[in-house]
Amino acid sequence: MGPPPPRTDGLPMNLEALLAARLAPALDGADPAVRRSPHADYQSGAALPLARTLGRAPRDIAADLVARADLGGLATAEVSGPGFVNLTVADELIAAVLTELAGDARLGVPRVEHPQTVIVDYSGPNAAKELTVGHLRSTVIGDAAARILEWLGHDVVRANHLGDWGTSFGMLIEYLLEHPGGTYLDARTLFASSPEFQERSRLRVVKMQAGDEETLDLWRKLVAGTKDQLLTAYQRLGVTLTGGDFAGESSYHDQLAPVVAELEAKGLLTESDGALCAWPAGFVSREGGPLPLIVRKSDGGFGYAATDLAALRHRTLSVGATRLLYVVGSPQRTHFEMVFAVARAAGWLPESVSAEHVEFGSVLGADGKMFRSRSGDAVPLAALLDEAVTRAAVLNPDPAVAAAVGIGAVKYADLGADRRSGYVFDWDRMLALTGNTGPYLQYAYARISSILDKGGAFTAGVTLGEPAERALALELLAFEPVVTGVAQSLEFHRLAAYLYGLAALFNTFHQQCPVLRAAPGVRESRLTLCLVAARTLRRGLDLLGIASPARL
RNA sequence: GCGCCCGUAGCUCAAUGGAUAGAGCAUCUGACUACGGAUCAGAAGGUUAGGGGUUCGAGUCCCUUCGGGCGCACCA
Repeated sequence: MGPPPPRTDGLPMNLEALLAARLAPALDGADPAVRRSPHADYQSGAALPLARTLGRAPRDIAADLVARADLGGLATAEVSGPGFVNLTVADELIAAVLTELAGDARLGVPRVEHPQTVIVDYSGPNAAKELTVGHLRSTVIGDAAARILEWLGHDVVRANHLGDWGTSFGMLIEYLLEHPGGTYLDARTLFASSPEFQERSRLRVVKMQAGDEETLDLWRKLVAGTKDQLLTAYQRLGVTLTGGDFAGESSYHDQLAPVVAELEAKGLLTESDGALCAWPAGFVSREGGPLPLIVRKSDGGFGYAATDLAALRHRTLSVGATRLLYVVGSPQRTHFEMVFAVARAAGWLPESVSAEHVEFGSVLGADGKMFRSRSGDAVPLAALLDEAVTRAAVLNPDPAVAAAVGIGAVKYADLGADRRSGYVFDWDRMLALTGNTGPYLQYAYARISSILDKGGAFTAGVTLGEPAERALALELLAFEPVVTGVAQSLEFHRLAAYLYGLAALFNTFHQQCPVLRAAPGVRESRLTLCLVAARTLRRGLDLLGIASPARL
């Protein structure tokens, strides 16, 4: 037995917060700026920004900080470089916190004290069309957002803003009435070539929205069928959207007129070319004049701006949401900026509520352009997943494993890079067994699982000897700030990068430190490291919506 | 035309205004017949598109040139 473990005083089980708390009293309120560092375990960059305000040399300030801070034996500190304070954490502290972590089902990540009601608007396919690769990103990113916020204890409302009320739907219904058994693609082809059909489709939308029974009958059947198909696809994708999460455009239909009336009463609307428009400041049209947000079209119909405003108003005023997330592609940036601006002006979006456009770039083909099939059409998501599973089956023919690996690879590729940039869809890279990929992480998890199975029961407890043990332990303690940060920024690639780094450190540890055949004591300690590593990988992948099979 | 985003190693990508710009792939060297080798260790690879500026400090902020993507009134 080593010395008694240092007290962590009930502080969060992450060293960043612990060290910051210890440095803070010596900083008179300045940010301790504790970060991981390539030059030490952690660093404090507090002295550098203080140099100007205090008019002293940064290294002097840093030296002062080292002298004044009471680190209580938790870490040693020394001035380094231009004025950083390098912090080296005591092995006993790392061991103690990790042991504590092994007994904590939440891996040191507490539930938030003040849960928010967060609405995550994602997936939002058009009910008249098939789910395609174009919906992949919104669905996968939005689901990750819902998962991580929910796990942190927020009240998450998933909103699947189904396109079930617009032009394309009128087009499909009209076509089916004229050509029973026809397809959406046929309808679109005719729509593109026939002005007469376009007009009939437009009238069909009017009939539908006016409550025509024949039209609504068909509409209900179509939407019900589509919902079934979507739920099947979501289930296969491992997406948590359920039937209760559908909040299609049609559900806001009766709110559109009141929304427009309210905007008008507030003096926010002006008629222009027959359309009712809001004119939020700062938006410029092609001609250089102000750019309108059209809430009612010149033909009296409502566009998607009206629907978005109605949904937003409902979400803040009726549901009481305090954070609104719209997981929609980057091209709609201006649209959401305008909608948010108008909603603020209308009083539907108070300062206490945040509205965020969680934007993302496109999935690209090898040619760098929008990912499409050889024939130039959008790739159906089902076909994409089929291919993913088929390719993964080469690695392991077990259907459940192939599904987990193939679909996991697709999702990880989507979440592993900064969502704002597009990425090139590349089977070989996403299914690669090495590098920052889903299969690499799943393999690491399966290896650990195997060791834990063979290890049998043991009493958790950690003592650190080898550098690889220490490096792994230190990384395991950094889970909490990563999760907390990602819940705010929704930059899932940071969680992915953390998990990849963790898996790599585990593999190094695994290579250098025998577990099962280690001496008694050391064996239990290493099994504890394996246990926490396995749970962290599994939880992290789960937050991304990726399965972690125990065997591959 | 106006606006937004982007340009980092051969390729794909990282880097809250902070130290010597980091990974993976590919290339080259190695690893006790391996608790799962789908692994690990190491080498090599850079004028961060070009040019100015702000700052103690710039891949990051500002200006500008070039190159690419997207958006800009009744589709959603």
